[in-house]
Amino acid sequence: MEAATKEFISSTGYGGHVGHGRPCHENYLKPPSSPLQKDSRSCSKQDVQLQSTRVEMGEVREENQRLKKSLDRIMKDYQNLQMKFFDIVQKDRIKTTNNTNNHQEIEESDQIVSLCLGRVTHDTKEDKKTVVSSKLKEDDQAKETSLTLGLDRRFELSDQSKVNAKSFEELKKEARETCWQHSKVLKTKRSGDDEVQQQNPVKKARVSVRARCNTPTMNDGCQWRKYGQKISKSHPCPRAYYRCTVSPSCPVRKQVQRCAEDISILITTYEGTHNHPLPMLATTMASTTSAAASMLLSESSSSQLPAGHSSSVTTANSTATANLHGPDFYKLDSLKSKHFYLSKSSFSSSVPSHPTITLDLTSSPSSSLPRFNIVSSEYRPKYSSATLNFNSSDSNAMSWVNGFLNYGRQPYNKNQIGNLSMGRQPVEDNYQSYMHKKDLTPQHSLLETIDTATKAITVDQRFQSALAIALTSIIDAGDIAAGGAQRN
DNA sequence: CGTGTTTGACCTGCGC
DNA sequence: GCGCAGGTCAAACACG
Repeated sequence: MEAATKEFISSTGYGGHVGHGRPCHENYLKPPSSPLQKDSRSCSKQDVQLQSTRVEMGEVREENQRLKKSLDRIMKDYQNLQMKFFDIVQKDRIKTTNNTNNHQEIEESDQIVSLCLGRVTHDTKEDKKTVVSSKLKEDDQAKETSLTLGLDRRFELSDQSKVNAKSFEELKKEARETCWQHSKVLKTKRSGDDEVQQQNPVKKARVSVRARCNTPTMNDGCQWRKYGQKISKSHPCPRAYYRCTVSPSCPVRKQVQRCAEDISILITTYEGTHNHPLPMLATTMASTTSAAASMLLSESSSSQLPAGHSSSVTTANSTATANLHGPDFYKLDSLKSKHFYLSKSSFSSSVPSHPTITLDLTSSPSSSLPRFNIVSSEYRPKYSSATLNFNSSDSNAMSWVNGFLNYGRQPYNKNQIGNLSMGRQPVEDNYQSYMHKKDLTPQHSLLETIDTATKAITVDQRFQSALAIALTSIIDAGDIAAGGAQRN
């Protein structure tokens, strides 16, 4: 059957590129011309039906292949992002400890927010004390583990921290003190799940997503159950609390609240790590938020700003000329009418108990330029508060969008920064450049390193791939799934 | 009847 | 110690 279908597809010129090329239906619809075919005219109707069915099967098969390729790309994106994150963290730690004798900074360099980029191993015993090199090995092992969404904050014992055992002990003490409310949750009726407790021994980092959404919640691919709602005096809009219902023991929660300044902006904050496989939509979302968090938190772990202060860095044109290739960008047509602008995170300040990364996908009423913004907002002095502004500006703005939208339709433009191929070297060069620039003094390095980090991210097609998929998911699905998401 | 939402009560942490 | 705010629980309710 399959061979027959292949033969038919080949004979009709219908092989490959289903959905891209124009199928040659005319061929098999033509009346038979040979004498033998005339003899079998009585069966022509059945033949046509059979052939039509075979064509449909071929289409389905092609579609399946495309989906498989798309999935492979996403998984490669995830793995590359995770590899880069660990590379950056490792190098950053070394340089930080080399550049400073400050005890606190050494402590901070050891405190790493470990990002579960859509996957996590279930070997929770190794979570707390692992070195980066061993984590790289775990990456390979993680290929056979389940998908998760969220951030894990893990404390790792580096060589430097081994030397400075005192700081590490203080670190662990702080970890116990900042143990987030899972411990409280675990005291309740969900507390029977020891596995959850072991998996989440410390306070979770949060990833907050700001997006314009006219629906009560964004459809992020997960199933959520609302378990509470609060109205605070300082905020006119109520805050809704959701927990993941995909798995009964899943500790992941999210908070949904409208922005005080603009109620059309929906702020969704995720915390925790899924302990179950995720739908593709949620996986891409996890990749995006985690990638953003990884860059920013690796920055904040080595740089400091006073609490409550934030800085904004704009990298003009860095995105405009970046190569923005990634899978499924054809879906981003909806972005043509969307813009992205920088806005101050308001929700993060209302939930100040956790280090929070804000992915700002909102659009500025005062600017028509598309921007990607990632806002890191943390409350503690040891976490810097900074803004990464993925800003395309000036005349390059629309070319930036076009570069986004035309992925898969246009050949690689060599004039663009970055690379289309999956070869590592150009991207590695960007990161090497980024790491070079990170070799700065702590006093002035924050803005500049964030700037360079922004550039590093913006030229990294894998990060953009994940970002684009998540954006598409949010924008497309959010409008559709108002009732469904609310019912979740 | 099962599932999800609503909403007041309750718990906990933190600042004064 | 007290008050406030964030977060959660759980009974009542709504809906398909």
